[in-house]
Amino acid sequence: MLHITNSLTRTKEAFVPLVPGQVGMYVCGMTVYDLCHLGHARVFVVFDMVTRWLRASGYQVKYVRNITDIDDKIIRRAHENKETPAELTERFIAEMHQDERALGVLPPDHEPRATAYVARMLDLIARLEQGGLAYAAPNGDVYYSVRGFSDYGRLSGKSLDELRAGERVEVDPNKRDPMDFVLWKAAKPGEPAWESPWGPGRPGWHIECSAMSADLLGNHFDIHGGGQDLQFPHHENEIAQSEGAHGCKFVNYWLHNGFVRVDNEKMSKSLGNFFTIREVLQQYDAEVVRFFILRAHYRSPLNYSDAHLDDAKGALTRLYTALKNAPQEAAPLDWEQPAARRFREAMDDDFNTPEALAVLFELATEANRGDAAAARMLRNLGGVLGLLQRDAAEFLRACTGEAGMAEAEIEALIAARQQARKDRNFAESDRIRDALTAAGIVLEDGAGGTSWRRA
RNA sequence: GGCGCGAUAGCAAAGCGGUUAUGCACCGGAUUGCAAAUCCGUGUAGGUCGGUUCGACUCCGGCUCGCGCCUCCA
Repeated sequence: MLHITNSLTRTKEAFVPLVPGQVGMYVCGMTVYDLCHLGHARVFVVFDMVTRWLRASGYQVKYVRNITDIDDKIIRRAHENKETPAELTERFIAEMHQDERALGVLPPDHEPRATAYVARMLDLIARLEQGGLAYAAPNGDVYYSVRGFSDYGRLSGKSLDELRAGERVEVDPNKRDPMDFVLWKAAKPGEPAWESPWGPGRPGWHIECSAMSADLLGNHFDIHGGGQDLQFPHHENEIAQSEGAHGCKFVNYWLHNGFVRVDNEKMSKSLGNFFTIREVLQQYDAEVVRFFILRAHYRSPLNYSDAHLDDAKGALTRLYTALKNAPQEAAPLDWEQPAARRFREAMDDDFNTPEALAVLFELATEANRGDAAAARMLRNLGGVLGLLQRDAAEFLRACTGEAGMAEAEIEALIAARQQARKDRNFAESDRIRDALTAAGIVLEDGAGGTSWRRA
C-alpha cells in the first residue's frame, strides 16, 4: 500500500486513486527561455521515479507535464536575441528533451504548451468573472479576487492577513487586494497577443496550469507535483482558479520536491548560482547524476558539489562492479523475494529511494559473493528506478569530461604488462600500471585476466 | 515581522520507543608478486536544555543554529 506525504494536509496518507487502477498526475514543468539547470533535473527525475513506481505498482498513469512557452522572460529574451518567442522556445524545448533523455527520464504522456490552450484559459477566466472571482481592472488586466476564495492559503499554510502584513507586497492601484493576481495581461506594443472579451492580451502564468490540467486530466484528479517554490503562490493560485471555476475539489495529493542547493543555498536563476544539466554532464555520467538525485529523499534538500557527485559516482560504480561478472540474461522480477519486498516497502513509504537504494547495495554484496540470483534482482530493481540497465563494462569504461586514453592503447598496454608479469619483470609491469593510473585507468587483476575501468 | 522545514557518526543519507541502515573514508584480516577490485571483521552517531517512559536518536516542550516561502523561480 503506497503512502504519500500530501503537502496539502502535511501528513502521510494512504494513496487512493480516484478511479481504481488509474492515476492522473500533473507536474509543473519548465518556462523555456534558457537551458535547464540541476533544479529542473531534479523535478524531471523525481517525477519520472514517481511515475515509474506507480506503474510498477500496477497503476495506469496519465502523466502530464506542461511547458510554459509564453511569459515575460521569454518575450524579453527573444527580443534580446532578435528572434521570435516561438523560435526561442522551440529551441529550448529541444534542448530540454535532450537533457531529459540523457538522464533516463521517460517522456510524459502529454506535454501541453500554454500557447495551445489560450481558448481554454479564456473560458476559465470567463467562468471566474461570472462567479464574481475575477474582475477587469482599469489598466486592461484581469485579476483574480483572492478575498472571494475562502480557502486561499490553505495549501501553503498562509493566511491573507498574514501575507498582507508582509512588507514586500506591492501596492498596485489596479488591484482590489494586494494579493490579487493577474489572469489576463493587456497587450503591450510588440508583444504576442490573443483576442479576448477583455481586449487583446496574453494569459497570466497561473491560469495556464488550471486550463491544461482540466483539459487533459479533468476538473478533479489525483496527483499534482512540482518544485517546492511553486507551492506559493503558483499552486495556491491554481487551486483558487480551478476550484473557483469548477466548483469541485481540484487535486487529492500535492507533492513538492526539495531544492537543489549550492553551498547550502537554493540553486536558482536569480541567485545566479546554478549549474546547467549540460555543464554537469560534461564532467559526470548522466546516470551518476540520476543516481545522485535519487540518493536523497525527494522532499529533502540536495546539496550539489563535486565532492557529492564524486561520492555518488563511487557508489554507483560499486553497483555496476557487482554486475560486471554476473550473467546478463533477463529474468522476471519476483516481488515476493525478501529483497524485492523490502524495496517495495521502502518505495511505498513515500517514495523512499534512499532506503530502496540501500537494498540494492545489500544485493550487490550478495552478488559479489557469487549469488547470481542477487545480481539479477539487483539489475531488475535498479531498472524500476531507471538505473543499472547498461552493460556494466560499458558504464565502468565510459569516458566523461576530456577525452581519455583510447581503448586500443589501453588494451595494448595491458597486454604488455601481462607479458612483463609473465616474465616476472614486476618493475616493468608496475611501471605500466602506474602510467595507466596516471591516465585515469584502474586495473583489476582477476582470475579471468585483467580488466580495466576509468577512475 | 508572519508561516513552514530541518539539525544523525570524518562526509553523504534513511528507518526505528529497546535489537547491524546503506554508500564513501578510516582501521584489522583474507586474497594479490605488489596493488586494485572483492570478501570477512572492528570502531566512529543523533545540536542543546528539560519532560514523558522501565527504557528516547526516535514522542512532547523550550532554546540555539541552518534553510525556505511571504516577489519571477523547479
